Amino acid sequence: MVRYNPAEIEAKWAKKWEKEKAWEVDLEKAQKPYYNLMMFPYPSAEGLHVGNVYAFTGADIHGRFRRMQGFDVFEPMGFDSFGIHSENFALKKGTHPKEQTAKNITNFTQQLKTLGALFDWSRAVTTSEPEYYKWTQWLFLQLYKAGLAYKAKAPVDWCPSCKTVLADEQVIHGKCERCDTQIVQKELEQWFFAITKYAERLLKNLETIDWSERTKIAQRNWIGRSEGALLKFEIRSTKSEQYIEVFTTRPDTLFGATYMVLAPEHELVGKLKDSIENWGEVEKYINGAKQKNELERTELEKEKTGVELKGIKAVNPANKQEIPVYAADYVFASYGTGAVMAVPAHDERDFEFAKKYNLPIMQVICGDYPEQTCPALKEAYTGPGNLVGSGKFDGMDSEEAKAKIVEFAKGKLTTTYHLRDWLISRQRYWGPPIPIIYCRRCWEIRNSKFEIRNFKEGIDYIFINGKEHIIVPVPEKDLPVELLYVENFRPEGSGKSPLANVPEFVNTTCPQCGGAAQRETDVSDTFLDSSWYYLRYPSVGFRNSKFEIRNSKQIQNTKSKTVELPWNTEITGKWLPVDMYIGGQEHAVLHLLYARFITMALYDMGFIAFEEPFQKFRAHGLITKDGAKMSKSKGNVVSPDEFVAKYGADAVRCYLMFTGPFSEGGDWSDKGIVGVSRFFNRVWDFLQHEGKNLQSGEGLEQLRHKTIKKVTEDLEQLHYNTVVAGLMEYFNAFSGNSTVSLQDAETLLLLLAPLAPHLTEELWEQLGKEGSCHNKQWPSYDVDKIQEETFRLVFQVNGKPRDVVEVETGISEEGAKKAALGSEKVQKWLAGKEPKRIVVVPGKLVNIVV
RNA sequence: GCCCGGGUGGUGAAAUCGGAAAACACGCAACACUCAAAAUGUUGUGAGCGCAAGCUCUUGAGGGUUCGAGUCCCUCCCCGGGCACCA
Repeated sequence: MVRYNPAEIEAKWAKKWEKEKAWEVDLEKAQKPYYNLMMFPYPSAEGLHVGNVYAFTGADIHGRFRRMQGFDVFEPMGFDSFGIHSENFALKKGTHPKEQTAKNITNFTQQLKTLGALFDWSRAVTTSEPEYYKWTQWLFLQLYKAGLAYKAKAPVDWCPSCKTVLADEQVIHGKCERCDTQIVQKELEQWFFAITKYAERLLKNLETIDWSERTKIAQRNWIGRSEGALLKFEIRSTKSEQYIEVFTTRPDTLFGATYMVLAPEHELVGKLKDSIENWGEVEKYINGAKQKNELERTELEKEKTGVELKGIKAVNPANKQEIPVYAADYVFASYGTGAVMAVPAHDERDFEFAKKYNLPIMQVICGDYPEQTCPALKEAYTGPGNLVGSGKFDGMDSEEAKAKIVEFAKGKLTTTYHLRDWLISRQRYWGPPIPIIYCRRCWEIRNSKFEIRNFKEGIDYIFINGKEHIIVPVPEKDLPVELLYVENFRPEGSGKSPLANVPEFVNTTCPQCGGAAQRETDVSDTFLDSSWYYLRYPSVGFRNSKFEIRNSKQIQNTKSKTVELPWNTEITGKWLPVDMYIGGQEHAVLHLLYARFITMALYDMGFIAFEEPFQKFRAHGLITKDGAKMSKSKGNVVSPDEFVAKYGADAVRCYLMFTGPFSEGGDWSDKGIVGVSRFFNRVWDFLQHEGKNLQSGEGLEQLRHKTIKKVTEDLEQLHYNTVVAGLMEYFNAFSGNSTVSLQDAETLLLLLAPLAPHLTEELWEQLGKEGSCHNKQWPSYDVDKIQEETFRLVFQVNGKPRDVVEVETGISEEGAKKAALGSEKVQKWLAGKEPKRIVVVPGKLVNIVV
């Protein structure tokens, strides 16, 4: 057995490929552009782990396969190096994120280069570079100018450990996505992106893209569309006339609404203060609710609490009955209208609440109409049925009644979504400063000219220390707003970024009036950095295009006529949208949703010609260690380095792919890799001994064509584990087989090339072949050559296999029957009984039923 | 609670247009090579019974449909993930 030395040959080819820029693709002249994208990593100090290698290898195999199929594959790589993850690490280590990041990137790059992937290093992108984040800031400005960014005071999620606010998507079960700390609610003024304006499109467009179904489902759930109606309830109070508007998905149950509930934060509660007889009690309840964090409030097992607003009554618009009004924290201010009509008979929560506070429960839907036996309900009936106790609607089907009752009660049909606006400001240091300036002088100038009448708070001006300040976007020509090097970047928890302590950053000159002004000191969310990186990659090295603004409706608040874009329009038109995107399922409602939103917004501004960034997306599975998710805290992170050194990158690649279906992931075992390594050594050994003697010829023609078919189809589906198995099976037929031909060996190398690029390249050279095997055409198969002349026909008696014979492929049904009845074993099992029925499955079996 | 996956040998897993379950590997055992070990090679390896030919059982549990079910239907259990007092 001649073993191969992976370290030696991998180094040899890595060097050669780097020198020849083997990955290079001419982005301008490419005939069949194929943008093969994978989620770029954040360069952690620990370096690459096998989970990264798994993801990248799966994506790279796809790219290499497409390339051999004749596509011009562009496979970029970069670093998501800005943001809280990098900063937290630097804090822990006592280093500065700037230096730490540079170090990490160097290390990562070196590791990535050993993997043998087609990464185009000439177009790498690093999100923390001013050259990049200048455009992240630009993106913020475009959204601002399009009316999609606004500053608002709202109850937001605050992580006490990270000392910053977080987006809704970054709160997992009430805990911080990054550090697992329990979040708290704070009322703070923050920047938001109006992603909710795109809720319907984000949902609808899912139909048009080829994505892993589970990723689409996760997005659908997150967007959380629900159809219902808005209904108005008049309030009878002693002092004022008001309405409570509610959102409901069950307007058909309106007659059963026996009380109402307002969220404790609902503005009406305060407005009705003078009419509320028990204000002291109510105020106490509200203050109590405010102090609970979201997790406490949403605790399912928790008993419901609430307080009646005494002196206030609402009128059910259906039956004009006066019903009581409560404030209770099981209703959220942030969803629907922040108020609900309570129908205890047909809603579990309302039922529980009504029981506790002894409120009437009135059944208005009957599941088994007309036999309505309506004893006191033991639990809420939430299913469909026919209406009862609903006046002229009695007997009507509940589905049908929905629209009818909405009309009757003068409400309106509507749709709401769970999706919330994207909170993008962070009170941290390591991110792109939000390119906004606040100017008091501008306000004074405009006020004196009466120009401020139509200004909107949050979009045109904000209050700082109780005084209005105009929001002035930093002019594009002044970008980037550079992140100053600050020694003390530690977040303080004051609700402000550490940049707020740096006067030379904060104090600036207003670009509009030239007066003294202050900068926004928050930075933007990391997910903004990664929401557009795929747009940048292909344009690296090309001149940015200018965009002429014709339609001022799309971009407001701008005086300039042209905008410089962060990309080249021609190149972008040619390469985008992305043909294949491969990444982790964990970003289903984070990165993937944000990226879609940003792309849609840019499309609406006219900057790009497509709405969806990723035509095809496939989620890969997770690599675990001993069944557990790898994490620094558990200390079970596996680095590929040791295994690459010992077995070679090819073996690591191939083993990872072999461990299970790519979409499912698998468990890393230190031992499993030897199987693949042995396989490679046997291939190596075989070609050392037989390589020179191989002759052209049919060889293992049938198996060869079968294997090409299987491997091609499985690669197409990303079923890499069976690709490896298929190749092993094919090669197993080589051993001791003197008929193996040159074509057999060549085909093996070509089919294996995407998985084990170094080994195959070396053996290709040793076979004396011209050029690189990676530039060769992908092998094709001939269906005729796969046809078997004979096959194994199974005979069953009563469904149990009893015999098998080799018969000619074209055998007739009659012939098959005859053969079956002619079998001794079959006869033995028939034991003289007359067959009742004979089932013939052509090409498979004959089943004799007695 | 709802929505997705998934449950197959000692292990990772194949096989889902219903047609010999366990391909391909790992591990294990025996043998060969070796002074020995490692490496490598050969053979065997789902369970049970049997000297053997062979037979029976077997894809989380239980029912069903079918000539025939890992695959389809129903009920339930377990594991992983997502959502969750969303009106």
